[in-house]
Amino acid sequence: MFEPVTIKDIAKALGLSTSTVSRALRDTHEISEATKKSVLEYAKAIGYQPNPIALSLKERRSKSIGVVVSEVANSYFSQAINGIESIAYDKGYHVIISQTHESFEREVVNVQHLASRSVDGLLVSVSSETTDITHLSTLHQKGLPIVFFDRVANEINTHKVIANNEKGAFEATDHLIRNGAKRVAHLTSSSHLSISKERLAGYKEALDVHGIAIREEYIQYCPHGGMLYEETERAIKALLSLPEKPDAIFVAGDRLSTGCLGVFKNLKIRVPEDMRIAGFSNSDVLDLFNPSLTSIRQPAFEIGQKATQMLLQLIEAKYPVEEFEKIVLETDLFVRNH
Amino acid sequence: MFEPVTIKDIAKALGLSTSTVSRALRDTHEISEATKKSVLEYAKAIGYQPNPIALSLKERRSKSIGVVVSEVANSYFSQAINGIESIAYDKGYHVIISQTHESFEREVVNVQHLASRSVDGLLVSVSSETTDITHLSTLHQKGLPIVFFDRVANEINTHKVIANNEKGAFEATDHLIRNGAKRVAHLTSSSHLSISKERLAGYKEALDVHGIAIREEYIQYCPHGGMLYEETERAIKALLSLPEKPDAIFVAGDRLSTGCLGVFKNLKIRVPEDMRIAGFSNSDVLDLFNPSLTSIRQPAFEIGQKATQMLLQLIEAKYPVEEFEKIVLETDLFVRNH
DNA sequence: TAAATTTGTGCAATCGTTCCCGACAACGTT
DNA sequence: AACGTTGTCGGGAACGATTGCACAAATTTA
Repeated sequence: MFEPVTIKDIAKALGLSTSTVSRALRDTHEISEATKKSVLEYAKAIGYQPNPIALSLKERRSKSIGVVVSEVANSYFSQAINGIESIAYDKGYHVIISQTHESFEREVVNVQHLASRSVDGLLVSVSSETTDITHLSTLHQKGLPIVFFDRVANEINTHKVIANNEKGAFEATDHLIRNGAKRVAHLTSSSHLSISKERLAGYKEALDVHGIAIREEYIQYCPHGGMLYEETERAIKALLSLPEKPDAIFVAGDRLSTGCLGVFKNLKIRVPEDMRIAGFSNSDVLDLFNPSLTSIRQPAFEIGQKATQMLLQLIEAKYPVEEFEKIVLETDLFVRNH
Repeated sequence: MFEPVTIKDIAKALGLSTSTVSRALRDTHEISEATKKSVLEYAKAIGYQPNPIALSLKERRSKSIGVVVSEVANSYFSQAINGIESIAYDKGYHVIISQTHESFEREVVNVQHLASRSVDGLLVSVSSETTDITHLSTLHQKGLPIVFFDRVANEINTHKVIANNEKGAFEATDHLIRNGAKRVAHLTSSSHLSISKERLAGYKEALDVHGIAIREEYIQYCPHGGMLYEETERAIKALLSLPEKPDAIFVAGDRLSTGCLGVFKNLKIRVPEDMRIAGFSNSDVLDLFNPSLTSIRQPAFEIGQKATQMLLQLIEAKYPVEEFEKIVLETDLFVRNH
């Protein structure tokens, strides 16, 4: 079943050799118009499609790129994927998506899997559990092009595309303070993620500018980044039980922001009366939320596009690339209900 | 750059033939323990990985399945994808996801692309624009295993996995009526989608049971299924401008449900005072919505799992399968705020 | 007219792997 | 001693496509 037509079938039917057929299809100069025409016509008639697997084996490349994200059920990543696809399809590349579900183990397995399936390059946003990146650096050393986006591994010298997390965090925290918050807490995910560090830096900078001291007890970590309700609830309860209760929270992640709103709802914490809140989120239904969320939105689509452009540039480079860039795109602040 | 080690390298290093090395790695019986051991040891030492592309060419299969959905940025589909992956990875299959963005043209291109990349089978949920399915039926006739889920094409005789849309729609409409609604409207997407038809049938059945006449003007179609705000707004405004304004709406789709809430918010329509609403949705942040939504939730993860199991069964079948099933899984009604 | 060049085509190798077939020992059996 | 078995292994043909090289025929040039 499912017998695809090959170049051999055409050759046999037309009494030619496979090489002649190949040349006719590839449209090289050293072929007569007559045979070329007959081959092309026959190929079209029987619906010939070149076998990309055979080509991959010969050309030693698969015309496909692998994408490693934590979750497609995440507005930021699904928008980034749309950006990735928009560029990749244009250039004739396939996109293979794999999800880590924030697990280091799955990330390693998926990366190996993609590499062994001979993707020509990798677009990676590391999982929140990832601290050891040897699974990526060994591949990178072997010459596999890798571009990081969003959650980058600065230890690996390659292109990186991120949002201006520090500035976004600064603006959100600054906004909360300007609207009357005196004690701004910070809810973030895994401490070793690049985005966590950058957003923490922006948060601290804003406090600094306003002459507010940084309190370590105001910074709460949720390693699962909002995927576990209990973890988020525990973090918020910890903040609420402090002697000097915070009056605002700056939240560092997409799932964490909605998770936080869920906890607020259950604990009957009103926004902005009891607590102000601003957080990173790329959800497209933010306007429907109650409590409402002042959000920092990343240019996810553009980040995906840019990262893909840079990856394809690496893949198609004639000579090994030595100079790498870190591209930083600006975020947008959407104020709601404060 | 990136020179992978092949079976030939091992053969040369150990002074064996490639066939012997292959046998040692494949662990066939006709090989001595000693050579097998030495080959396996050396292979491990230099990190040999079989080339899956070469294998695909030889075995005429790629150990990968293609998934066609409208959008990954859709709770239902991203949950279904998780279900698909959970089964596929377990059985050693790769999952290649492609999005149609509800465009027929893109669906055709993507399906061709996947087929030419030699996926071993296809999991398909057709786009809302799709009426002509020859791009799928020709492949199916050639012997490519296809399983439909969610939005099925009944013209093609193969396995199908769906939610009990009719019953879910019935329960939602019934719920609205039992809670006092006298004039229940129906907002749905493309009229030719299987899910639209099934849900419409359930809606009509509920009206029927309660002895309420069906009014065609109460049924509004949004071909873009909530992706275009203007379209959704126009449909709702049409309902509101009727002489006998509906007092409840049953909404037939995920994006349409949230789209509808967005319009309500902007038009300051209160729920349930001005209008009751119930709709299909698999969003995991429904509890945060205001206006709130009574939702019908599909077992998306299980649908993905089941569809994948059936597809793999078709792919790995020794003999052509002639008997096909349609599996129907039950939905859940979550009542909110009425 | 013969030699030189151009033009069109086929042969065979290649990519990495598997597997059928044949070779050839070292046995055991008559 | 001759033959059949059994266990190991190598040779080589596939899988589908491309491409350098060789070579014949057609064309141009001397």
